[in-house]
Amino acid sequence: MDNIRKLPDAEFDVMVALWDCEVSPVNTAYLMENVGKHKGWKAPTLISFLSRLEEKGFIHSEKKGKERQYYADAVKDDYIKLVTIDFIEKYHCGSLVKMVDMVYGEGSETTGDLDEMKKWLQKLY
Amino acid sequence: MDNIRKLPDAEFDVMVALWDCEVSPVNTAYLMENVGKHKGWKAPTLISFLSRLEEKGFIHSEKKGKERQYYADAVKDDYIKLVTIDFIEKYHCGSLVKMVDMVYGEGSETTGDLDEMKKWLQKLY
DNA sequence: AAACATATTAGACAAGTGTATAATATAAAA
DNA sequence: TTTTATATTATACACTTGTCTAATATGTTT
Repeated sequence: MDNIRKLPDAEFDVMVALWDCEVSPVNTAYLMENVGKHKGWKAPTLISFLSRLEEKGFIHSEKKGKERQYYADAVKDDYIKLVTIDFIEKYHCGSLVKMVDMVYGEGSETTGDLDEMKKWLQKLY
Repeated sequence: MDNIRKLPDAEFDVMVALWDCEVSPVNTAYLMENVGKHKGWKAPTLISFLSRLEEKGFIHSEKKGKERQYYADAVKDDYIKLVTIDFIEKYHCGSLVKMVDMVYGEGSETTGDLDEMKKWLQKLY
């Protein structure tokens, strides 16, 4: 459980659905409504991802009647933070500034976010 | 060439080696020195990645004698920028601020980078 | 209890990724 | 021109990921 693997896209999508619902546990029907349908998955496809997530230790489940209930174990922010730090390391030599500079520096149209960023920094100091 | 796929790790590592060397073209021997050896690859492994990169349109090559010379076609900054924007979209709702906040906000030890960030912002405005 | 509806499981399969062995070219040496 | 080195090619194979069909289990209606 120490080595938090990076999840493949589909499994991540399922996690997000699990993380973002207020209730817990949830059943397959709920998850079908919230991701499966959206993605065009058949039920077994969803369940397949859920099984893999369970094997990887991201969730656990309990059988209740003929249904199964799922509980998220991994913590969203922890996961995202990890993935983000890895990303910055891999693509921007671990430097946040390098990254921001590349995406929002000079000839970028997307300057809107920078005002917010400034505010954010000022609040912090 | 319109749909710039995200490269798998190993292929990305090869691209980095190609991008970061001043010379062009380079041969397999050079790349073995600079990534292959480091990663513990056998030559055919490296060449395999190179072939796949060529198929994907990231590089091209020419046979010269019994060797092959490789040229990077994709542009590093373009690629990284794309990947980065995708990343922020996927993990931080497209918001740079959200991302920075998650990684460097509040209870984070890693505040060093933020001074730099501030400087960077001031230079920009 | 039989029949029905439906959720889950088991298993399968193609494509992508990491990696290598054996076979084949081809330049250089003898 | 044979032999020798060595780079490249052709394959191959195991694992992961996305996805599903067919089989099975279980609750609900008759």
